[in-house]
Amino acid sequence: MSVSRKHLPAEERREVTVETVVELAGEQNPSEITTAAIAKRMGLTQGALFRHFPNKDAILQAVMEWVAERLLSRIEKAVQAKSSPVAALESMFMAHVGFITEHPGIPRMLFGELQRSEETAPKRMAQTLLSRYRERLNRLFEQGKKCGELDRELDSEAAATLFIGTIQGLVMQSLIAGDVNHMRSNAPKVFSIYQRGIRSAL
Amino acid sequence: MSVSRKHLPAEERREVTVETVVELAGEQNPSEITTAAIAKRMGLTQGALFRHFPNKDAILQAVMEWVAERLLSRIEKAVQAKSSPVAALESMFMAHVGFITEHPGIPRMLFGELQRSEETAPKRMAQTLLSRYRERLNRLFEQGKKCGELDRELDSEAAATLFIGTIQGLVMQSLIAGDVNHMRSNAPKVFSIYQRGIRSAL
DNA sequence: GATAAAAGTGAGTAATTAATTACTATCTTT
DNA sequence: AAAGATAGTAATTAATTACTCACTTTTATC
Repeated sequence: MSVSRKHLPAEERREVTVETVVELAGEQNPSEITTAAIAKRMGLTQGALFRHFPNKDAILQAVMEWVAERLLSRIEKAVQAKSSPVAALESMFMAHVGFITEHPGIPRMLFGELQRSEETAPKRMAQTLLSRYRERLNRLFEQGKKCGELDRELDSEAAATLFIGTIQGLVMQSLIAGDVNHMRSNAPKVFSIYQRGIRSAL
Repeated sequence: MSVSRKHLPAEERREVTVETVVELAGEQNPSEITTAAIAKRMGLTQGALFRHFPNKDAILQAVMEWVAERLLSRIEKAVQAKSSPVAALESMFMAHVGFITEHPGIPRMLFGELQRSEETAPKRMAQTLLSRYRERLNRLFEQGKKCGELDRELDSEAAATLFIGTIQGLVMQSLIAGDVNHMRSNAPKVFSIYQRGIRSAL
């Protein structure tokens, strides 16, 4: 068990830190995650964290980078090998939902960062992630319109907002139910309504 | 100017406090609103707040009650006098968006409260609000199905989740843009996609 | 196996926070 | 105008927070 060793090389320690924060965010209000709580979960003293990160925001930024990398590569994989744009959208949707089910703290952290009034590094990272996400969606919408699968009159921006909101709605619902798995079973039903809204009328 | 008087009767002072918190939540991260900041904005000392509220959570609870009352009565008014269920849904949607545009801090506070791990009074209040909101939606969905305006196969729960998520998506978008008015102009476009998703195929 | 670099410890610090309290100012009622 | 009630002040408190640093332990290199 290399993870529970006391002394870890800096790179590994940073990796473990990020994973710990993601884990904690799934259990409690992200804005209440203290450096002490992170250290405790890692079996480390609080001061040790600051050997590897200059400050707390740097930790959060690393988390957002971790999220961006993983989420984007995951949806990219989901989209590939799907010939039809609508099938790709559905696959992307389910991949996103799957990702969130595994890491329920992530949408909370993202939303929390976006809310901050100061222009922090993690906030910018969150904005970038969402902008790249929307870009990917837009590509699929345009493809779908071209091949006639999607309504030609569809407003891509609105469709992207709705796509993301759909997931956000599921998150909110699971937050109320206090049950993450609730999301998995409801996702297909919600997506089917969404898909009906953007498809071309045949 | 009765509001800026120094001494206010308790009831009025509580009212002003709630409005001040709603105002502040529109300008900064709700979780960073301190009792000192509230008092300062009111032209009051921090300690004075605790003459009218036993603790900070009581303030937040009062805010959530204020929100529940206003929002629910507003959507009720919007729904009434609309004969068609779909027209009522649209009116409800726009009323909600209008409410949020006037008080952009509210969806942030709501989401923030829902995230808290402890079962606090304001959190319960937020849950109740959402549950009543969904109930109202469900009534409209059932009406719509009966009169044939909505798809008979429509999953009401999923449709409610999507309705709320649609608004949440708009909020998120306006959070990124840093511009609340952006929401008003995009709302109809987003709703039109939603509506297409739930309508019966004619 | 000595040694230097890296990683972790533990006891601090200063700043911020919600809440308390002894006192004062202002209203209301008679 | 006196007196009781209500509302606000200003200073203080205990707890919590991110962050620092002198020192110790572990790991890697020769």
